[in-house]
Amino acid sequence: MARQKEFNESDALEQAMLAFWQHGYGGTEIQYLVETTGVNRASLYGTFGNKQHLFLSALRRYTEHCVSDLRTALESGSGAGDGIRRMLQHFLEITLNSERGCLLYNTALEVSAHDRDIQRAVEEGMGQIESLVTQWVRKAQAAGEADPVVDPVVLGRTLMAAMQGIAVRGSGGCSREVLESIRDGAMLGLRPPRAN
Amino acid sequence: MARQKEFNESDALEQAMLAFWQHGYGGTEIQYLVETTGVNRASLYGTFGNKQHLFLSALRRYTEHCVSDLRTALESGSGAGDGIRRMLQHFLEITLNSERGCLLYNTALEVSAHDRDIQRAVEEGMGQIESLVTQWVRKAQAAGEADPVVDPVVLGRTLMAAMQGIAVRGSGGCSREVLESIRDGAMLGLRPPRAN
DNA sequence: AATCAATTTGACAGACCGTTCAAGTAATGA
DNA sequence: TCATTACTTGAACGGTCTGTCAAATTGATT
Repeated sequence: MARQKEFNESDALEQAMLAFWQHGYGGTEIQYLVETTGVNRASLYGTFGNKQHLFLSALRRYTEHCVSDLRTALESGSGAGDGIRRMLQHFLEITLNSERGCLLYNTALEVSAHDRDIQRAVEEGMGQIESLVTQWVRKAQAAGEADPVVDPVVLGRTLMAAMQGIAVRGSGGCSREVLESIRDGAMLGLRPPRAN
Repeated sequence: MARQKEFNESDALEQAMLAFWQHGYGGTEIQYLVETTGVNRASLYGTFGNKQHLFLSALRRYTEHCVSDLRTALESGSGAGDGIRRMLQHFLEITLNSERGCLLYNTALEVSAHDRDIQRAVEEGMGQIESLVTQWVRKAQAAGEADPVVDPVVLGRTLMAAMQGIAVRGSGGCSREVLESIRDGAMLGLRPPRAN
């Protein structure tokens, strides 16, 4: 064997992920990544390939975090329905406080249309979130907290649309009230047709 | 007076709008605008200022088209509820066929976070769409086609979230079925709690 | 016809960005 | 101890992008 890396590859990827999250793909310069990761330019290339490759790795890392965060929020509720509400609330707060929305959604609109590889990674991430949310919709249906007649996948995708709406409107710089409306509307959409 | 312009300012703006719509703000090079509009570089700058300024004009032009298109779709329905469904369907088809979604939503996620002026224009456009959609929600409520108890603004924003979800998922490269789910989920969310 | 003002034109400046390279350095195994 | 191998470093390259400029062109007005 030979000399070993002086930097932690995982830590560097984490920093890169945060950078892409904050500034987007096109808006993140390699020089900025060099500075925030503390890893030299050529080492970055040697380890992660090129910018697109590094971004793909960062996007996958983000997806892990995202799914994990959403699951934590879902599990924090007193029931499945409450968990879903908390997930929306969590996403709302993230959007308002960080002003950087969701890397998956940002990427979908920024680069997905012009890069097939990235598009695939985005769709893969979306699928993971969809599975998670749909799982909780089924729980809510079983608990009588969501319309049991409707296809849970439809409800799951609609909840995701609410989060995407929160991300888009939030990036547009709207008020908290707008985002809360979307949250409330999504929860209303879940409810059984005869309850309430 | 002196020499007059050889190009139609409005036509050039229209072409620029299409270019930005297709390739995004960062992805649209001035050189490309020169080629598609047929207007020389310096004339472009002389007429529209700089890239950001031209983009703002294009974005406002887009907003006009967008609001007009959505209103046409809304009015094409047999009733307010049907109109809303047609609007969602129209947006869904645009997304699937053109693969360029909505310039307002794209812009919100691509540049709004890093440019206050553009952010303002985006929020302005969003507000216009919101007013239009909310207006139709009120009609649907009056016609018994939407839950009359819920704040129409909440329902309007939720419908917009559905369109934003369609745009985001669509850009991610999902199947038609996913988008139809979002459409259906949004229509379900409208319905009165005791109907159906 | 001569004058004047605005537009058009092609070229260019200045900056930036992703990527590569050659030279130096350090850790491993013989 | 020495050779090997991989990592680090800083500089530099090629390309591209936005924005500008001076000269040429054009058409309305005097």
